Amino acid sequence: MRRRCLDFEMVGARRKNLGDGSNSSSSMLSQSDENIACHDKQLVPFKPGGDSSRCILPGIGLHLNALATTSKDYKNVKHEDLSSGRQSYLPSSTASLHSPSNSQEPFLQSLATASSERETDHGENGAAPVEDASQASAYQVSDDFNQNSPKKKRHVHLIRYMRRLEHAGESDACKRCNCKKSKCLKLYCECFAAGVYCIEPCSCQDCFNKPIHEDTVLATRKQIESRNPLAFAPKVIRNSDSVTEIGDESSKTPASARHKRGCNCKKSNCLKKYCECYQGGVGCSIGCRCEGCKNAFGRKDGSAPIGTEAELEEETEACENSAVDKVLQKPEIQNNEEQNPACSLPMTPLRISRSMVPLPFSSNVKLSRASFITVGSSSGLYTSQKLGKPSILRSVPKFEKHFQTVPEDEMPEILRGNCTPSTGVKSSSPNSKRVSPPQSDFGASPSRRSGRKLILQSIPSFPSLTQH
DNA sequence: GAGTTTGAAACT
DNA sequence: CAGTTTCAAACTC
Repeated sequence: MRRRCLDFEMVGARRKNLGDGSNSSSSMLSQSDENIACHDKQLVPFKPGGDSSRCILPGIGLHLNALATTSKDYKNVKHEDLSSGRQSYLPSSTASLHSPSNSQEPFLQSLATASSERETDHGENGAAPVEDASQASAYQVSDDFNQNSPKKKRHVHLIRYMRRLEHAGESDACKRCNCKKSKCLKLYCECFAAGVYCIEPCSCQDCFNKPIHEDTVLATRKQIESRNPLAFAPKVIRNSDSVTEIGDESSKTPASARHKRGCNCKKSNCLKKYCECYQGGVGCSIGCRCEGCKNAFGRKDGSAPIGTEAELEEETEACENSAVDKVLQKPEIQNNEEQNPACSLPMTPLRISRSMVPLPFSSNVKLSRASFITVGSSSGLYTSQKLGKPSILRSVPKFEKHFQTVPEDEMPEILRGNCTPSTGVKSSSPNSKRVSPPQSDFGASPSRRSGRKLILQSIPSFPSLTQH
C-alpha cells in the first residue's frame, strides 16, 4: 500500500513538474524526482547548456539497445541521447532513457559508490543489470555508510570507479560501431540494432544510420521488423508470467532472464562474448542450440552455473576490497553492463507498448540506466523456472546477498539508513518492479526466511525485491 | 594494430 | 527450414 501510495505521489509530483515546469519537487521527492523531472525534460528537445544539462551524467552512457518499437512509434520523438549525443529514433517513452542528473558531484559520488558496491558484491558477475542509478545510489549510499566497511579503502575504489566511469563516458558510453559494409542498416550494426543513430565516434563507412537518412533508417528498420518482429526486441528478456505484472506486481513470480532466442554457439562453449547469452549475462536455456555449453551463468543442460553462487558468496565476504579491482581487471564481464545494454540497460517494453499498456510513468524511470525490464509477453518464450535452471541476474545477487548476509536484527538499521522514498530509491519505482525478485537460486530457498521477506516488503523503495 | 575466430544476421 | 554467405564484434597475437 505504502509503495503504491508513493508511486502515486511520484506520479503526482511528476505531473506537477510537467505541468508547471518547475523542477522543484515535493519534499518527499528529492533526487529521484529530480531525475524524473529530468526525464520529463528530456522529452522535449534538448538544449545544450540549458537546465537539462543537469540531466547529463557523463560517463554513464545509456544505450538504447534492444529497444524496440512499433513502426508507428518511430516518429514519436527523435530524441537525443544526452549522454552519448546520439539521437534515437525510438519512441519517446524509450528515448527518454537517460542518465540521471548530471554532474552533480554528490550524485556522481553516490552513483560511483553504488556501482562499486554493486560490483563488489557481484564480484565475477559484475555485469549486473544496474537498477535505476538514482535508486541504487541512494540506497547504496545509505547502505554503505551504515556498514562498518573501511571507508578509506572504499574511497580508493570509489575514485577508481569514478575514473572508470569517466573513461567510459568517453568510450563505452557511446558505443561505436565499426561497420564497413552494412551501411549500419542491418542488425550487424550495434548502433542500428540499438536504435540509435551512428555518431561521430563511430568508425563506420558509408553509414546510413544518420538523421539525414531518417527515412531510410526507418524503412529499413520496418522491413527488418516485418521479417522478424522481435528483431529489435531485447535480446535478453526477463521472464515473467504475464503482462499483468505491470500493473500488479503481486501476480508476478520469480523470473529469470534468458536470451530471447537462445544461442547457437559451437566453439565458444558459451564462455565468451561471442555467445549472446553469456554476453547478456544470462544462462543458456533449453532454447539454445549451443554445443558444449559451459555458460557460467547457467548451462543449457540445467547444471549449476559455474562460479556463480559460490563464487559470489566468497567474493562478497572475503574479497570485498578486491572486488572492484577484480572487476576492473575483468573487462570481459565487468563491461557487460556497458557493453551489453540489452542485458543491463533498460529496454523499451516493446511488447508492452505494443500491447498498449500505457506506462506513462514507468517508461521514463525504467529507462533510466539499467533497470532490467521485464518484457511482458516474454513468458511464452522461456520459462526458466520450468527448466529448473539457475538464473544469474546480476542485480539479484547484490540485493539478495545483501539481505541475506546482513543479520536480520540489523536490518532495521539498514532500513533506517535513509532508504526512504526520498532518497531517490523511489525513482526506480514502477520499473524496478520489473527487476523481478531473485530466483531461489541465490540461497533463497523456496521456504524463504520470513524475516527477510518481511524486511524486503517493508522497503517501499524496492518493490522488485519483494518476493511474493 | 593486424589478423583470426566466432556466431548472429542475412541470404539462397 | 536448412545450408551458405556475409558481417562485425570478440578475441588473439
